[in-house]
Amino acid sequence: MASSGADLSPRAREIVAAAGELLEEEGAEALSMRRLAGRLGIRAPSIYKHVSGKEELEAALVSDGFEALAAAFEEAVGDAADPLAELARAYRRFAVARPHLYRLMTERPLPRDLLGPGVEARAALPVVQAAGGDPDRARATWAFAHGMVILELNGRFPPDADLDAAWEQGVAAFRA
Amino acid sequence: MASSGADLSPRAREIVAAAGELLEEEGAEALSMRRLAGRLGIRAPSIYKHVSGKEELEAALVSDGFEALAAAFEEAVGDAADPLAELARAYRRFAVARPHLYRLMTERPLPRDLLGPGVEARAALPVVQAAGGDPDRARATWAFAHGMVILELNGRFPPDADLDAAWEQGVAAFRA
DNA sequence: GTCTATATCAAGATAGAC
DNA sequence: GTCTATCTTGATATAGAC
Repeated sequence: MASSGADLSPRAREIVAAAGELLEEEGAEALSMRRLAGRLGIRAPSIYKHVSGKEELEAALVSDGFEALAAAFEEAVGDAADPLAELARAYRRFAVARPHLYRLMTERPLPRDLLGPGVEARAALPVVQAAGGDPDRARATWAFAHGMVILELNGRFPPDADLDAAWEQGVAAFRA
Repeated sequence: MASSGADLSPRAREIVAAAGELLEEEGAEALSMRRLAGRLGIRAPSIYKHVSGKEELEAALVSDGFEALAAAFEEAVGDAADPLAELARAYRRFAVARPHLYRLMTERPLPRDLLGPGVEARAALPVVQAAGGDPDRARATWAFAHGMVILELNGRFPPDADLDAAWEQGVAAFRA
């Protein structure tokens, strides 16, 4: 059995928490064992006594990220009149608030065996429901939202682009 | 005036060509001045006599990429009955054929002053036309396509996902 | 047009003492 | 639980000789 985010020692959880702050404040390249140790007031090799390596560290961050996203989705949907629009808003808000965590969650294959059980499915559920239960439609909707978010984070839209308007066009297309 | 891909010396163009092969065969991390020199049978410092640095090198690759994508779009559209579907197919084909170049073209802000004049607009034009001339709708459509492509390249869809079906759902949504 | 030598920096990780 | 010392690897880039 692989460790799954929840079963870390208290000291390891402190380290993961510090890693999350470092990641968001200074970006992914800054998330090195050395820098992380510096933030904790210890030396890099000491980290390995609590966490197996960088992979486990990042998997814990991703797992926590899915839980946060799922919670945001569940709150956004509530009894909304237009669930799809609310989910889109919540998704964009999550990504813009934690851009580096968002990248970590989407830019490589998920280390599914290192995540807390069910976190991926829990985050996906509201989207599938908003897509009328059709998983293909749900994936297309997710792709649109991810594309909008990541192109915005990457600074790839032209400077004069009206992103709110583009979001509306996409949400309208997938709602119809 | 910044150099714009076309105005490189012959030797510099050879270097850019080798960089393109290296990029696609071994990935973005493999595209280092050392590795590139190795492929050319010279030493890394010699490259700097022909190209100002890595930034100019990558900008030349991106500029060439836009020209190739624009050409693929123009051929795909032709007199197609369903231009949007054909553009989507061409886009995915381009990205899957040259995944590392595609990443280079989308994962950071465009170095617009280092690109050949008009290459970005030329590639965008067929998409805007297929979106009925609405730039917001065109951006939403692009975001969907980019999301599909990059999530596929990143290995982020679940193993059992039917990507062809998801593409169809998205194209249908934006065609309506 | 290419070379050697070098500067500078940073990464992940391990061994073994305390 | 943390330390020092170290290994191994790699990056971009410059100076100056040939």
